[in-house]
Amino acid sequence: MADHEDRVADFTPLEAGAWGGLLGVHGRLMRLIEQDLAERCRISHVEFEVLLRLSWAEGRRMRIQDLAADSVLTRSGISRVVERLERVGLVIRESAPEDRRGAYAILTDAGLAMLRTALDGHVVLVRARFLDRFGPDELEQMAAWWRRVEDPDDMAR
Amino acid sequence: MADHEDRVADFTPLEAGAWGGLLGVHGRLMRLIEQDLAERCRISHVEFEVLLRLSWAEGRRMRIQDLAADSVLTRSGISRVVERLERVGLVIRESAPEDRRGAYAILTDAGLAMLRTALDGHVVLVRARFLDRFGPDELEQMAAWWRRVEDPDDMAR
DNA sequence: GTATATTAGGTGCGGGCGCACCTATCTGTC
DNA sequence: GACAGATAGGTGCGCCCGCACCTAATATAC
Repeated sequence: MADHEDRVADFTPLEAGAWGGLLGVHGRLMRLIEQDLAERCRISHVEFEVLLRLSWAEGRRMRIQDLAADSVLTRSGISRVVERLERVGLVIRESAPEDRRGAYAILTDAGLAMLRTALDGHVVLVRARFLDRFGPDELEQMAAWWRRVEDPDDMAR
Repeated sequence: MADHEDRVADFTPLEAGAWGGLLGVHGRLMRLIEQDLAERCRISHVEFEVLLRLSWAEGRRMRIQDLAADSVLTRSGISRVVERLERVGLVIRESAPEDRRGAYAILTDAGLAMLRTALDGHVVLVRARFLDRFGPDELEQMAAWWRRVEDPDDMAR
């Protein structure tokens, strides 16, 4: 005996639905996204994200450390991503004049063109598989929830 | 010239808040979770998940393919996870009598004990960093949203 | 000034995992 | 029965990335 009642502490069904659902949705979407970007553009999602953030930046350039902050990768990971992107001509590296330890990653015209192609299909995919399932009010609600998670002080509802 | 207006097609701010927030929250939480499980139990999150699902299963055993389905890993990945868990005595492998191609991964008593330790702290962490920021009604709403994403036919609100 | 601590970026090493492929087995057709 | 195709699980190869560490440069203390 002592075979049943071997249960372990666990999430409640409510918690499991919310947390497990997040994990599941993220996993499935990321798999689709990686596959899509690889097929259409031969780049990974982290590479895509670096290109995108460079396109947003003033002068289409960012310091490596700033790319690493708020990325899923560490500085060493970003360093290698930039190296790969440079090898195929989508970005170039330039030493920073104001701090000669540092370096900029700069989006090339080829990189911008590639990003446009990548982003077009990417937006279609993410909308079809995720965003279009929600109304504007719901998207706003969701964004507010994420902000609540990010900011520990924002516990007030 | 032709320097500005080099913008690319992109998500709306509303969409970026919802989709980017999901990516950010997932990334940050996963980093914390991986770190926590590694420090306290020397296991990764995928290893933890395999132990957890085995503990749920009838007879604390599952086929490798069933573990792979609804996992973030492929069959080969699961195969290696089970190999690692077997090497440290948390699971054992057993050939399936009803289909001699197949194999079961079976949670050992040591595996169950480890899972209890891992899960206790894990639940505390996920609640503190995520679940406790929402009320029961909100958790229910969130779970419903994830179901809506998973099921393409469930587009009706 | 010099000495020390900190920081930016890069790299050798090791581990994890997907892809393609292998073997063994099961299933279906004849 | 024989045989083709599908399926379960495992594995060699290659890629990716975190960790620890390195070098060069900057910031701080004295």
